[in-house]
Amino acid sequence: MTGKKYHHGDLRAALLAAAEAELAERGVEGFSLRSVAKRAGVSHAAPAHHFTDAGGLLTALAAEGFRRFLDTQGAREAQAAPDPRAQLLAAGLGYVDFALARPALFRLMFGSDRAEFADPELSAASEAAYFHLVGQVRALGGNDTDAAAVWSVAHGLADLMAAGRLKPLQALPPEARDAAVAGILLRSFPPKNG
Amino acid sequence: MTGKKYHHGDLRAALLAAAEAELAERGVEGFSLRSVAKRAGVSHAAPAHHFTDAGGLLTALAAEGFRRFLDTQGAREAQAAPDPRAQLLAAGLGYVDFALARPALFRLMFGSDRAEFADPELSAASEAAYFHLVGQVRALGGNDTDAAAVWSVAHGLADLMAAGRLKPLQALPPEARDAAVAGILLRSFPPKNG
DNA sequence: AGAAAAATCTTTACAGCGTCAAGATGGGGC
DNA sequence: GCCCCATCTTGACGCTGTAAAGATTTTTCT
Repeated sequence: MTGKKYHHGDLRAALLAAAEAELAERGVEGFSLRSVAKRAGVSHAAPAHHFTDAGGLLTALAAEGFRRFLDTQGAREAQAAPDPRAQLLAAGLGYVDFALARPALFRLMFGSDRAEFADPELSAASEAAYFHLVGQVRALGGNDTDAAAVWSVAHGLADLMAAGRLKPLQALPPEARDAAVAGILLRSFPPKNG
Repeated sequence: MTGKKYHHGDLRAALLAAAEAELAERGVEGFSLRSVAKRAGVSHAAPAHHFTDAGGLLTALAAEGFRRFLDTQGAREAQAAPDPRAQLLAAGLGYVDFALARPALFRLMFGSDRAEFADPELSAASEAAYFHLVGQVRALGGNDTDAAAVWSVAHGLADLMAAGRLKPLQALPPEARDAAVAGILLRSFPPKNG
């Protein structure tokens, strides 16, 4: 019975999908709620019944983004050696992967005020991503400063590359690019203790 | 004398100042051209005669931002030792200083599509900041990868702190904060070649 | 079953936005 | 002194988000 339920079907999911497409095409700053409604084939006021307002929709989308963010890191981690160092490195590469694959969503999650981080769902998703990083750093014997260092390089690389400001790095073929990014990430890892 | 003149006198400068205040108060995403005009005490269509549209005003503001960005770094550099290593470290600290002092302007410069980087003035100002960094890295014997590494940490630290996501770091007293940031920055410096 | 209630979506309306076009104003060149 | 033109204002257009009220469908209750 999960097929065509009410007038539209599962409008909430359809709106989220439409919103993601809108975001990818027009960016955070060009995002329009009415345009999203049009994409989903409903009236412009329909979204208000599933998300209170535009901010609510973007908040839900950001939460979904953080969950996929962890998935992207997980994909890299699954291909890496099981030792803590290789796993943290994989997470860093996944961080960059995500930013390059979904730059607008990345910007919504990290460089926008439109998503409401006080929302429990978004807060939980965001913190899950943070705790994942901290756990990995701890497994390497690192402290809070180490976590800040690793997060900062990964985030800086991702943000600059998503904005297209590290062209020399992005011009490299995939494997060479990964190697260069890995080398940069490793500089900020907690120092090897004996 | 300077009361109500039909010809404002220096409206262009007044609009830039008003736009900066608007940006600081409402952020890039809440920025309104009509509100800026109101701040400057002028009709809503007046800005169009000095800047073609909202993007033009934000572009000019971003260019001004990059010049002040270099000034902020210069202030740190002037207080640092003259050796290349201390100078690059000072530039990194200045990078963070700027982001914390003017988070909305920082976001306009690095995390927005509203400023038009094809504009010659903005392009020149932006490249000047970039070349400053590259020059400092070269003076340390570093290459392009080293420049990307240093830029990434500095930018990551600045962006995350401006967004308030590195609270443990920002909670520290100023000197301790500087020391922690400096320690993180140094990890990505070009390796000392004996 | 039928009626009442709840959930979902549409329609209508309003204020604010950016921008274009046309009118008002005053300073500078002749 | 006169005219021109840069400067600024007024008015209008289509877009935006959101609130309120009506329409339609589903669920629940008896």
